[in-house]
Amino acid sequence: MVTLAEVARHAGVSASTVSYVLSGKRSISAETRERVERSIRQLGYHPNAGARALASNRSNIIALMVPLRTDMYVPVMMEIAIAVATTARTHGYDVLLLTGEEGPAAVRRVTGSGLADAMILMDVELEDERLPLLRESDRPAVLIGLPGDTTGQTCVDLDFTATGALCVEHLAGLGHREIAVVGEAPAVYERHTGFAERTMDGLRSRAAELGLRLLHRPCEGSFDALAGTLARIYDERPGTTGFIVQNEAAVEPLLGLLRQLGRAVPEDASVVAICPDQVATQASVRLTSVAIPAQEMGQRAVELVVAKLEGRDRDEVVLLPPQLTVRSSSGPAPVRAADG
Amino acid sequence: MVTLAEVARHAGVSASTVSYVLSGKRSISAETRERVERSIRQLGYHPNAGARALASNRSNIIALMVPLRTDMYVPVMMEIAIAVATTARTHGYDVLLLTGEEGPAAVRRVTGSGLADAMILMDVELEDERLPLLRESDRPAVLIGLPGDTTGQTCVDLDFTATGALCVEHLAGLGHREIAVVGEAPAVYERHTGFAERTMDGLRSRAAELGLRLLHRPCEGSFDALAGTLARIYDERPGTTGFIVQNEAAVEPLLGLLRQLGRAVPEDASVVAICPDQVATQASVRLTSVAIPAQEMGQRAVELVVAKLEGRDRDEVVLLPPQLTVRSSSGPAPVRAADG
DNA sequence: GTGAAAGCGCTAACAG
DNA sequence: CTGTTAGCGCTTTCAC
Repeated sequence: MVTLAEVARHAGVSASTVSYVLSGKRSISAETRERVERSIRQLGYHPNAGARALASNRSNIIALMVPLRTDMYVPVMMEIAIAVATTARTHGYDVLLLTGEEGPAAVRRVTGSGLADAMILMDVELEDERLPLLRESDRPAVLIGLPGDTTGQTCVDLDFTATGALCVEHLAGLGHREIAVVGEAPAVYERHTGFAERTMDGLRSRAAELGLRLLHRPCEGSFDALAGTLARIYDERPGTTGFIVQNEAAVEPLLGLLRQLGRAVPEDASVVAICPDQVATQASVRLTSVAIPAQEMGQRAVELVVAKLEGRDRDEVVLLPPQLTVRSSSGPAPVRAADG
Repeated sequence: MVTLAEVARHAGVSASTVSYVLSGKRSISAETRERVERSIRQLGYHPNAGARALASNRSNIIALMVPLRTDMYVPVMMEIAIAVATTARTHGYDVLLLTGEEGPAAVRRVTGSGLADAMILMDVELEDERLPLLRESDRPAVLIGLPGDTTGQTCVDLDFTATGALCVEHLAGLGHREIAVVGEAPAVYERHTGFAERTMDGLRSRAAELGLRLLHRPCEGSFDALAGTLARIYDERPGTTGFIVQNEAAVEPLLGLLRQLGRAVPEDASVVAICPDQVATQASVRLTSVAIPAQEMGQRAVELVVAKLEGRDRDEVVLLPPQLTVRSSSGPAPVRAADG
């Protein structure tokens, strides 16, 4: 293994000079720098991560804690994770992957050991057990998702309240008066997941403002479950013409069932989805949708955490504004017989 | 920050004793051990990862390199990654998440710096650029997927050849004579992805042995693309009664289209999928399928890599035997008019 | 602009 | 069964 000392000897300089060439923390004459860099290349030197961490008290590692649960849409988690990893690299950090398995204790282990300089937590719950531990550790952290109490916490998330409102506005603008919301699995609401509730808040308050009727039905992602849910929706509210779906797994079953029922999209029924663009564009009908900006969330999380690591203070809640893209699944509400 | 020295002082023992209590590498009297453990707890001591790595020359980190590409089915990648992370923890290792972004250079960086003790590579290609770098690094590695040349390499993968054969056997056993294979996106075959080709090998050779006609059509996962593909299949081979799908995104579109065409599953057409169980059970028809054992692959990869790290030598190719689960999408071939 | 040298916190001989 | 001690390879004062 090549050490810094060997590089120094080879280049005819001192160890500290090599170190400073590497870190750029003090000025080096062009000539010296060049000699050192050549030696580094010739010897194939790689600074030892452990030694560096010990001496500098920084590991250059950011821990990313992903949920163990699997009832959330997995590709989004993955996309965030990948975005975190690649963005972190551009800032000189590597990413340590922690699963929920170990529980809150992982927070203590990782920060206590100095394994990671900072943490990013995904899938934050309203009363997240990890947050108290985070507070007592001195390491910076960023949450993806919003806890109930955000004081002293830095968070990134899509503005789900605005997202809900936006969906309702779009359908209202097209003349729809009765809207059904096909939601996440019941378990998601039962554990009071923040994003789901915030979406409902946005949905409900804008619907109230605009005088629309809104029916919310949580739903498992299976075809059968959705068949039941849809039947009940049409049973309770036969006049339903607009659907808002917040459940990736339910998208295709919903479209298939509407087809089976002879309801043409968007002529008889409009569908607006809250889902990643990929899902919206690959569905059997290209879906009008509000995108889940997974990449941007991962990227912003890293940028916030790096800012904190570099002392640029930042305790803020970043809510990304929703963007609705009109595609082929939404159109004017059908004219009702009773109308006029 | 609490150090080992402070723990030693607090417990009235030497530093090495504390170290050995932690590592268990030499016997300690019950009384001493207890005293030390109490001090550790009282002081809230966590061994410093950097110092440990430096002194022991082992970071207790396994690097996991996931592909950047996104045309593979993401949930499987995620499931493998999670399985790797949780299994690694049970062996005392953490997992560093590397993306393909950085390219093969990441291998050098991570092994060269001693950041990771070993690597696990996902989505290995037939001529993978990372393999030569792996060979010259002294660190153990395990591949998930098979490269063209496996000599001196430890690999884990589903036995896709056997998987292909198994699918054909199942349909043949039900009396199907003309089978269409709905494959991955064309790009997957164009870059000669190992698993896709091995599946085709198994499919073709068993079909030949059993005297079945086999038609292979690569296909993008979109509804429209599949509509075209399916039309062509029925055009070329009107007698097709069996489908084998190896493309998660194509599953639901295929089922929807068959429905639209008035072909009942499994009465008129049988469908066998090669996909994760979750996809098979959540589809609009519960699919007869060969499972992709994502968890087991991740787990086995970790076990192999840990075995190597502990000196238990193991250069082997582990091919997991496929398992076909019969569900509601496959049945006896319809009786043909021309038959008998 | 460069060097010398003191640790960072831990492990693992070596000694008893 | 326990203690002493010499590093591990790097960063960072301090000194020039």
